[in-house]
Amino acid sequence: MVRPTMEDVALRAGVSRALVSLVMRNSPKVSEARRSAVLKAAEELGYSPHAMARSLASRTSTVLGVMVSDLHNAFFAEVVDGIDEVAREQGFDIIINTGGRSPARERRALESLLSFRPAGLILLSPVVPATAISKAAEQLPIVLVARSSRVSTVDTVNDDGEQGARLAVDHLVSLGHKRIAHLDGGEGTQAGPRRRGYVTAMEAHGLTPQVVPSEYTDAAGARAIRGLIDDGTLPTAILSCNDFNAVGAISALEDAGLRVPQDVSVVGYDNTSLAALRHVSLTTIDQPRAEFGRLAADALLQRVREQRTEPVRHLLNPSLVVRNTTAPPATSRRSSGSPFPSTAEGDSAGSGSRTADSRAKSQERRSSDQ
Amino acid sequence: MVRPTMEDVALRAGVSRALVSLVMRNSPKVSEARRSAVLKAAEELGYSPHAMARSLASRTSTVLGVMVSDLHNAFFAEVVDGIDEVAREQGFDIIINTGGRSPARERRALESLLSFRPAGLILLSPVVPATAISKAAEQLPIVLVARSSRVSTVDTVNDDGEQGARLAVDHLVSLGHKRIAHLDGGEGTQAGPRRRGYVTAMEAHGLTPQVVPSEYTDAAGARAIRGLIDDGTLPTAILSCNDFNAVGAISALEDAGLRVPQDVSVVGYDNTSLAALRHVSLTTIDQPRAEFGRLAADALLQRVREQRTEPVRHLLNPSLVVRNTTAPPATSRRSSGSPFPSTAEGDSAGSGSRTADSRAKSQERRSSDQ
DNA sequence: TCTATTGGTTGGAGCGCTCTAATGCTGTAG
DNA sequence: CTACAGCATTAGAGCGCTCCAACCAATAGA
Repeated sequence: MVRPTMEDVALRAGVSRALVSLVMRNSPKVSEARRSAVLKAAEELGYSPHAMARSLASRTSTVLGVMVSDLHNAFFAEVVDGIDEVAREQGFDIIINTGGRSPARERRALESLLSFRPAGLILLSPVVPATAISKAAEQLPIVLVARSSRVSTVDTVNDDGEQGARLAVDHLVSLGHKRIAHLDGGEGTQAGPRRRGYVTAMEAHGLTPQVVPSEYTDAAGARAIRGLIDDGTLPTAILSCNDFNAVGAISALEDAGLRVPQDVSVVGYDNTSLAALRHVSLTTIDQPRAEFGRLAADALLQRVREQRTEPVRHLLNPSLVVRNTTAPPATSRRSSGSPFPSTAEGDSAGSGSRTADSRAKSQERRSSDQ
Repeated sequence: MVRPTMEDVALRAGVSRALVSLVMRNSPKVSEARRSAVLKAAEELGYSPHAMARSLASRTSTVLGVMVSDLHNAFFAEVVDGIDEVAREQGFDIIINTGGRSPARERRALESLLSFRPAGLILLSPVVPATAISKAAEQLPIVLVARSSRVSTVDTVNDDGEQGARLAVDHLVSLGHKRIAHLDGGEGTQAGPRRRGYVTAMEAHGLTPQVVPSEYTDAAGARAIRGLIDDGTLPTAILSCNDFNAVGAISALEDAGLRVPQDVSVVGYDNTSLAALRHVSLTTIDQPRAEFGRLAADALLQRVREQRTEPVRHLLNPSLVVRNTTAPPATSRRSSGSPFPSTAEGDSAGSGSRTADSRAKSQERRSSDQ
């Protein structure tokens, strides 16, 4: 249970501790003979450098801290993949901590990450107050992903939520929809731009926006739909604030005997793996997640190594992925809803024909039902 | 960009560095006057202790390392929740790293975690070779979750995969199924027990096991089903190695024009959030995930604090969650498949009637189709 | 009054490493 | 033969902290 130290290696190789240190950081100013002797000794002892002692002594760190606001959301896993890729290329390690979407727990996670004095921090969709972030930014470089900031010491990587919402609205309008509601993400990060984009796009088309309060969850989506049905204000198309919300909305619609997409079209946001499942086959807005991670890591490393000080604001273009939850609206004559579901396919792998198929079935059943 | 040190706090509070140290570790042997003076100074300077220096000096660590083999899988998120809960209670922090299911990357993640000299390590379903694990176990306590080990220095927390598979088979048999295939998890961790449990249970019922090679993925499940259809060996029920595999299997079945559960019943394994979605509503085997995490953290902390040396082997009982992908098999007369899908509901929240509904529809459509 | 005792406080060594400046050693030029 | 590079190597200080032993009142016991 006790790891060998540099001293042990030095002793065994018959050199000084400093020389071992040079070899470990593969300095060029070491003779081949000594280098191999040291390497051999290290190997025999199973020595590997103590990262903390190293970083303490060098007053630098080769660690990037990553705070994932919600481990349950696969969205972040792909961002982490992108971060990891770049970090590894550049010889940095990452350590992750999670806040479980609770500000208190997230704050703790932040403290914990900070206590390791990493070279920098990447926060994925943090929910802590902005002040906590700018306070941390006084101590080390910070990059925010999926959350914006005006602080000049922090960089941000976001998708253009306004544009994403606009893509969705344009798609629905081109299918012939006029009444399109937005299930709003409320306080959720990025909910603002999406809502703005939706409103702007609706108005650009000369349509009346209908913003329905909701949240980034399955249950909230279902609840919002039930509310609309009860109010008698259900439109022909729904733009959800994210995929989870959309799936909840679809469930509630179908529970109410409505067909998706024949009676109501639904568009999600995020293109999570959930949306791609054939079973769900959700039309949605895709964000380049791994690219988020890569850009975030790049931005951070630029601050760390090149001492950049001007803030970077990446705003990536989202794209529309058409699957099987959107179709032209039913005409006013009830029995003859549009017979052809959308079959355009926006992503290469994944969603097959199953859902379209089952929708066709559900349509038939309904017409025989009433 | 420079954090204050203990020295700074001591200076400002007019005490020695050692006293500040005592206050930071809230030692009882400090007078109230001094304590509050130090706390005030620390507050004013925005001081927080340097975890690495602390652990270097004390030769102990209050950090638990967690290696998550796959961040994309929400299964692990819940285990981490459990770990975090216990760790936090006991004053430990956790740092996470991920291996992305690649042995090479996982090895690197392990090295990285090790370089922080944490008090112990919890590995969630690791894919590195056993030798790598036992080597690491010489340096610090290790707990394995969802992977077994014979090494006496490592503890393990698993579900009883044999029992889980047996529950699934019993359920299917009780519905009247006789031909039940198992889509096998191959090399995947825990695939062995599940396969054994399946085979044993089948034989106990006097039935012939049919083990089909597959993997823990969506795509693999679909592929396996297509193979069975091509061979003409498709049974009336499928027990998948996990939920992802099951969802892939369902897609492939429905692509082939078969109805779930009327033509074929499908049971998953893991009860992921995916399974609970109304859209999917998968009958599956639930594992107490948060409990896995809690037990793992407990076991680790026992080794760390109480110097326990005898290995602990937790084997938790899984449970069956019946949703809407299982039903009695169709009788031989093709047109009159069992008309009633299972409606038993194993979990309180979540899956509603939508899926059962759409299955009913799909059945109708099929009878009118051919 | 003197010695123990106790509770509070402090100096200093040291954790495993890096980094600077200094050292020893060769080889070449003056 | 001395001088001086130029290179490989090393001693030693120090990173921010903990921990031990020593210290210093202030009180208690004799």
